[in-house]
Amino acid sequence: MEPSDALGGQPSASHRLLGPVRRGNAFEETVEHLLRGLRVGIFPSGGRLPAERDLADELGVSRATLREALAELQRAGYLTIQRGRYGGAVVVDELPTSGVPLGRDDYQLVEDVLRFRAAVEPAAAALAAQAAPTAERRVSLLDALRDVDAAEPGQYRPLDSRLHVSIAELSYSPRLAAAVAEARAATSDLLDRIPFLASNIAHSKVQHREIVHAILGADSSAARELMTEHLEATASLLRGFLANPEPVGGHGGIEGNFPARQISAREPESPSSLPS
Amino acid sequence: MEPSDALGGQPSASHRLLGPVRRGNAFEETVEHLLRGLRVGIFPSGGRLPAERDLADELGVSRATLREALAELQRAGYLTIQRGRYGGAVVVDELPTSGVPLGRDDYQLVEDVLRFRAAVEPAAAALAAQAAPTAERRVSLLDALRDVDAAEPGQYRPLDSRLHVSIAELSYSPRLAAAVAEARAATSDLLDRIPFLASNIAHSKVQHREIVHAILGADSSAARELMTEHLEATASLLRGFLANPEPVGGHGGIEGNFPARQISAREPESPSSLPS
DNA sequence: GATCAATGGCTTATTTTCAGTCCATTGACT
DNA sequence: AGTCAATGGACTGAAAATAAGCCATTGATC
Repeated sequence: MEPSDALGGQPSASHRLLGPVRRGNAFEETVEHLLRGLRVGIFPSGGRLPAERDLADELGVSRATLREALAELQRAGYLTIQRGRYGGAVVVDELPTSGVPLGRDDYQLVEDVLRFRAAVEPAAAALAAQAAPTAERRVSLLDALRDVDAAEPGQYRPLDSRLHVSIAELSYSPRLAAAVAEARAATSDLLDRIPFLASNIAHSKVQHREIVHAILGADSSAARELMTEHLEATASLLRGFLANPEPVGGHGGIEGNFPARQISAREPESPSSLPS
Repeated sequence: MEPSDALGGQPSASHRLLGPVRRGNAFEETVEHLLRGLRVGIFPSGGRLPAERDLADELGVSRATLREALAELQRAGYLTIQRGRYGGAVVVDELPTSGVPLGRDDYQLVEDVLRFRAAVEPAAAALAAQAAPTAERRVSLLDALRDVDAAEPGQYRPLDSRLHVSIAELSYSPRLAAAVAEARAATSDLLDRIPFLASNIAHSKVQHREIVHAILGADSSAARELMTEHLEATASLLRGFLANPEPVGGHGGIEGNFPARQISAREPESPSSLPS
């Protein structure tokens, strides 16, 4: 074997898929994890997060690490934290948005997310229609539908995500549900980065009702098609934005660009390392 | 389907999706990551892994941690490691299999994997057919097809996975490609855990050719359908196995059950903490 | 045979993460 | 007003993980 380029030829192409084992340190990963939970609506606005000890447990991370992450999110304006019994971390009403505006350079990212989403969400909807949901899940689905239907524009996105994720949970495939959650979080990120929010919410609400109806009616192919159609609005919104003239300017951002953990003595003069 | 308690029903429904931030320590995660690479055929049998310093870099893990993982895999019989220039970690010809036989308890796991796979692979194939592949990727696709076509039965599975992953890479959605890789690895795991390998390899090879043909011919819907059909053989093999009488007995296993890292002084009397 | 560059093997200092413990605060309830 | 249980806040020592360096080995090449 030619030892120069063992492993089949490509210089490094072989490992692209292997990706990194860890995307960062525990602190960074925890922040992103929670941020995703907030964007996907797992923690609804105004709601309280579980107690630190419990949450740390669920996340598989030490309480110290979780606390640093929570502090970061508080500084960034996502949470307010209060002590005492009945205290805890409460999600603010209006989530801050990550400021980095979407640029043409993000073309591949947008395509990636949209394709992934288009693959995963309709499939989940179809499976959801095939499964007979437990009463509990049926309720949670209808709850999510009702909430998103009644949502104020400022809180629409997380509730929308929650509905989609609830649907995915009905697929009885945890992996698929996780994939949908990932897709929703990524989409939400993208939407946060475009300046307008012109998507037709009223139309979306109608589509939501149709989708849920198809699922409860066990009409699998209708569920799939309605979901596909439903996704297209957002897709063309994002694609259209990228095709447009100028996405210049903007201040620092959050996602994927978290400040390296400050070591030992935290700098007191930087009140927030996240953008306001 | 009576989903009385299927795949769900835990109390803390809200956070189920948030899952753990980390599945284990860096050592364990690295081992699983590499193991997945081996099963998916990213590192072909007989091939050499990148140098430790490079691999550690790609995996985003320190060299010390990587070395522990490599040592574990060597002990378990997956790799042989040699020193000196032109040395390195070489993948053994016949990969050991994880011994835990599949039982009825794994019903939900099997369903999860099969559903996830059925969602993700046909979509990737359809996208692959839509994209205009670079010459490089076209070659890599045909390479993978040729290799799996010529494969010995003992090495069929990793090469099969490599083909599927190559197809997914053509989707130009890294997320989707990663999802396919995950699906393949999970499927491979399952197949390793059933006693026979009765799937009709000859038929699979024909299907592979058809799928690749459809992709290169830019016939998106054909690619999707052929892929769906292709997956069904494995699906019914696995489902059929679960429906069968008795999957008792067996020795210790690998996956998800890695030995906790031995602290400081390693016990010298346990030559391998992985099953032979 | 000598050289040498690439590789695995090993050690050390530092940082990060963790588990456990105790303290401080709060507000519902009595 | 006092009690108290649940919660956040803070500290400590141990373990894990990292970064950075140096050593040992090997085989191709000169």
